[in-house]
Amino acid sequence: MNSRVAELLPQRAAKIAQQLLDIIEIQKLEPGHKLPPERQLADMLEVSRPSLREALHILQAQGRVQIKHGQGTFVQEPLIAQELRASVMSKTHGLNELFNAREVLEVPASKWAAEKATKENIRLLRATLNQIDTITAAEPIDYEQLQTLDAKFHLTIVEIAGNRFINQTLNVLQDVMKMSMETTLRFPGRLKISRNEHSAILAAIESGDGDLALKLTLQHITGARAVALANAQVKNPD
Amino acid sequence: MNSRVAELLPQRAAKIAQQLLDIIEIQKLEPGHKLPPERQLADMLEVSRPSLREALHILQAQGRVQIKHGQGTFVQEPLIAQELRASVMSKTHGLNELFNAREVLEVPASKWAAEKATKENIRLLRATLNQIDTITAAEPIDYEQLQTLDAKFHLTIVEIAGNRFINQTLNVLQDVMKMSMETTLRFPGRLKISRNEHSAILAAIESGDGDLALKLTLQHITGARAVALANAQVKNPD
DNA sequence: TAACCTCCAGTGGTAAGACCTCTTGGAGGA
DNA sequence: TCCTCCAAGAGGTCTTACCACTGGAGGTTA
Repeated sequence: MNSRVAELLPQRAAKIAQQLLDIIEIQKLEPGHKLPPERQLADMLEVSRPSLREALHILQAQGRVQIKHGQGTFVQEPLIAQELRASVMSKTHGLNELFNAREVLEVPASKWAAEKATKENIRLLRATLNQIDTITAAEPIDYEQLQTLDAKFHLTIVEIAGNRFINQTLNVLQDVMKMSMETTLRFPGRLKISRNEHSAILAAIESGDGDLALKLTLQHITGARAVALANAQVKNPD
Repeated sequence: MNSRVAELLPQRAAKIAQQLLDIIEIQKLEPGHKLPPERQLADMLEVSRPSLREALHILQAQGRVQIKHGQGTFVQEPLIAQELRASVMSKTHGLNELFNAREVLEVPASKWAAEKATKENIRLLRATLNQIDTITAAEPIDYEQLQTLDAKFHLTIVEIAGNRFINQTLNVLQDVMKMSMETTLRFPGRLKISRNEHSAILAAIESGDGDLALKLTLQHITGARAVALANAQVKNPD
């Protein structure tokens, strides 16, 4: 439980939740294991049942336990951290919302970048693509680093565009997307397509062709959106 | 709040949390606004205080409220907007940058709004225009209030568009513009033109004509930009 | 008169106990 | 053997009481 989240949680319950996690870890309780009843746990830990219950709700929100009415509380296999973050974020922003925002901001910015990029800007963009290639050639692929570099490529374009407000907005948006979804580069074939599209965007910017940069950026984001949405449906088939 | 997340949160508290969010939204409670005391909120919503408290804890974990022991519970700006605001406020921005950002965000949003506006949305927009007319007819004109209502009109359109990220971004952008420049409505003839353009935009949205709404919004912002820039040159003749 | 201290009211924080709802298993009857 | 009913156990919610924190008002002292 990291310190920022802990600040946002009720102190008493957060402390009890940690105690419960310690018990699960020390006793090596497997997923599926049924914890003692709430009343008994509250006695054991010498806390009130409402406080114990709130701690269990925190653990449930973290995917560490599953509470079943009439049955009991069961240890659960921890969700992947990213899945958990995605489920928390999705209540505030849907993927389509984020991609729509990305589109309206990044597509015009790529046009402006094409109109004003310097040799130094192009060199920087190319260096970032080379870094992406280096990471891609490694085995196993460090997808987190890849996601960071991918964002860096796009944010560098936006920086070249020269609109500070949009730049700041897209920095925040990339953070939100990073929290909301796994990088689409994980999915079969996406890495190669993305690389080709990045190169084409860079070439358009280098040649000062704003309309082409715009079109290619839109195409790139549309592709990423399709993959992200397809993946989201696989994970949550309703 | 999608179904997967709902499973991770206690049902009762999650429902109450949503009710609280609805209240915050419907009453347009600003960040910093102090909510009624827990006991009063519990009475209002006809729930027990422990359930109400747990709902508030959920909202606090989401960053939507801040609970201060001994003081009360305060509405908080969504974390994304906080982050964006902090980032944006650390720099100054040129008028062209701000208007460019406004254009890329508001113009597509007006199209989306036209595609999904309800009768209630139209009623709200019309009410805002009526308020603008009331303020305009008074002597002397309260330009500060006029600026607020003008922003409200535009932000309501963006809200109808339904993209929360863009909505939060434009809320921050309007604040920045308010700090950066006087309302263009002060300038001779601008008030009448603006009013006509607002009415036309509302009519386009009401008739569901996204392309027209888009075109009129762009025209409106372009006009405001021209006035703002002309005024800036008068003020700063560099 | 200004600064400091104490007390009180309002607000959130926690607990105990009661009651409600759901689930499961066992007993009894057909 | 199958079905129904009931009781026990488990989670879910509420009511009431008490504790801890904060800020403001009033009183006292220098």
